[in-house]
Amino acid sequence: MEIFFQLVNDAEGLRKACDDLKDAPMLGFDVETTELDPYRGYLRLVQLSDGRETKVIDLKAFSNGWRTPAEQARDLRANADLAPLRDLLASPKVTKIAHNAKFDTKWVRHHLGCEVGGIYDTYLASVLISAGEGERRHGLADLVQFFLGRTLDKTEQVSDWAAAELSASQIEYAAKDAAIMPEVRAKVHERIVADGLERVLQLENECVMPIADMELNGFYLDTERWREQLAKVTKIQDRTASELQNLLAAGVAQASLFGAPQINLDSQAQVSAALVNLGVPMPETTRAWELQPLAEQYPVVAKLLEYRGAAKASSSFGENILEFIEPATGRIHADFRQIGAPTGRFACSKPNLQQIPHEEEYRRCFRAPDGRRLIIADYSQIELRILADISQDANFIAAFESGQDFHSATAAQVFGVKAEEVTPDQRSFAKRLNFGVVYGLGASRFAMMTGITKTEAENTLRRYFATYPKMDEWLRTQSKNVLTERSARTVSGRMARMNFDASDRSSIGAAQRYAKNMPIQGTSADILKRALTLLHSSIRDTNAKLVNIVHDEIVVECDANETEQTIEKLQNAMQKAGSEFVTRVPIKVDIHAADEWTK
DNA sequence: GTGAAGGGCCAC
DNA sequence: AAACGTGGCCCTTCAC
Repeated sequence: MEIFFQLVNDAEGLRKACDDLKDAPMLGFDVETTELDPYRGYLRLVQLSDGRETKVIDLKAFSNGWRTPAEQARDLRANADLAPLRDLLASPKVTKIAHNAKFDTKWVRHHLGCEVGGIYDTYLASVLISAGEGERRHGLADLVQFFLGRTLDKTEQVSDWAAAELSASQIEYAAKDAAIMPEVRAKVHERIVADGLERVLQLENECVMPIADMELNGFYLDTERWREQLAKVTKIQDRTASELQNLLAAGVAQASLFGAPQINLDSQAQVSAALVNLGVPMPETTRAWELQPLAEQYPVVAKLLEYRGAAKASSSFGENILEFIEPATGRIHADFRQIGAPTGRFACSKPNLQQIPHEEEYRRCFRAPDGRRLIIADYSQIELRILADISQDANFIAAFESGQDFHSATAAQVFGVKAEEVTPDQRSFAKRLNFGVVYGLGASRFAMMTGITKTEAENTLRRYFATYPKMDEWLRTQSKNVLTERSARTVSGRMARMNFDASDRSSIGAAQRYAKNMPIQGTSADILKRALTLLHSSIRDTNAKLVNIVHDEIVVECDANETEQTIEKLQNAMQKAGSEFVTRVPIKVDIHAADEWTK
C-alpha cells in the first residue's frame, strides 16, 4: 500500500496540517516515544491520518531542549505553536482511532498538556470481540493480519526515536501505523456492530482518558509509614521463623547435637514432611483454612500460620512496593488493564493496588499529601443489587427497599421471622447465602463452610430459593441458556464466550457458574466505568484527581478546600452511573473524606 | 539462568 | 469425585 505522508517540523506547517485534518470525522492516531513510560522518556512523533493523507509531526523541532523528559514536557506544554495540534487532539468531534489508546493518550496528556477527545480504541474493541475466547493476539500487526489479511512490519517500533535525524524508514513506519487505523477500525467496527457490542465499546472508549489520567496522577504512599510497618512485620517474621524452626526440629532426634537441620519454611513440601514427622494429621493441602482447625491442638501449626502471615506481609507488601515510586513524582503509578478480566473488571499490576490488605496499618500509608484530602467512595452491595434488578425478584428488591441491614432483612424473609428476631446465626447464614449465590454456590460447599450436613444445606438452599423465586428462575435460565448460547452478557452488552467440554460434567458446571456470575460481576464493572467517565468530566476544571479504583470503590484526591464539592461530584457520578444500569433497586454509595485511605 | 506451573494468599 | 466468580504477586519446583 502506498502511503502519502508529510513530515511536519515548523509552526506554519503544523497549522496547515491541522487545518487539513480538522474536518475529518475520524483520524488514525499514533505516537512514537523513546521509552514506554512518559515520566522516563521523550515524545518524538505524533502521527495523524485520515487514511489518505498522513501528518507526521516531529516534536523535536518544537522543543528547545532534550535534557530531561520533564523539561521537554514543560517546554512543549508551554509552546503556543502547538495550539492547533492540541485543539485537534482534544476535540471530541474528531474521533481519534488508536491501538491501545491509553499509551498514546498518556504521552499527549503529559507532554502536550491536553486531553485526547473522541477516542476509538481498536485494541479494546478487539478484546471485546474475542470476549475471552480463542488464542487470537491483540497487537496491531495481529489485527491487521486478522481483519485486513495483510502484514504490518513492526521492526522500526523499537528503533532509536531519540536520533537527531530520523531515517526515511522510521518516518514511513510511523506514518503507516497511523494511516492504517481508519481501515482497521472500519473492519473491526463491522464485527462490533454484528456482535451487539456498540454500547460496551463506547463505555470502554470513554473510559480510556480517565484511566490514562489516573495512571499519570499516581497514588501517594508515605514511605516512612510503610517502612515502619514493614519493620514490625519483619521482626515478627524473624522471631516466628526461629521459633518454628525449633518446633519442627523437635521431631528430629539428632537435632540438638548438630544444630537444627534448617528447613525451608516457604516450601510446602518440606514443612508438610516435617509436620508429618511430628505426628500432625495433615490435611490434603497446607492452606490456612485447612490448618486452622489443627492450630489449637498443635502449637507448631499455630506457629506456622503466624509465620505464614508475616512472610506474606513482608514479601508481597514489603520493600518491593517502594521500588514502584516514581522519582519524578514521588508517587506510585500502577498499570491498570481496562479489560483485565473477560467480565470487564479491571486488573492492576506493578504494583497491584487492588490487593493492598484491608488492615489499617497498610491502608493508612496511602494518604493525601499536605493540604489535600482523599475522598473514598464505594458502592454498597452493588452485585446483590444488580442480581435483584436483573432477576426482578420482588422479595429480594423489597429487602433492599426496606432500608434495613440487608443480611438481616433477607434472614427474616428466608427463616420467616421478624427482622428484630433474627439471630446472629441466621444473619450469618443469610450473608453467606447472599454472597454465595452470586458465585453459583452449591450445597456441598455451603455445608462445608457452615459445618451443617449436606442434607441441611440442601434444605436451606431450597428455602432460600423458595423465598426468591424470580432470582431462582433467572439463575436457572442462565444455567440453561449457556449450554446452547455458549456465552453470557452484562447489561451493557459485554459478552463472555465459554468453550466448555459438553462431555465433562465439571466443565459444564464451571460454565454454568460462570454464566450466573459474569453478568453480575460484569455489570458492576460496567457501572464503575460509567462512573469514571462521569466523574472525569465533572472534575475536569478542578484540582481533584482520580488516584485509585478497586472494583466497586473510587478514590479521589483533592485540595482540602474542595472537599465538599468533590464529595458531591463523586457521589453524583456514582449514583447516576448506577441508576443507568440498575433501575428497579436503589443504588447506595458510601462516601467520606479522610487524610488516609481508611474507613 | 529463564520460564512455566502450581500452591498459597491478598483484594473485591 | 463432583471446589462458589474475577484478578496479581511471591515462593518453590522442575523442565529446558
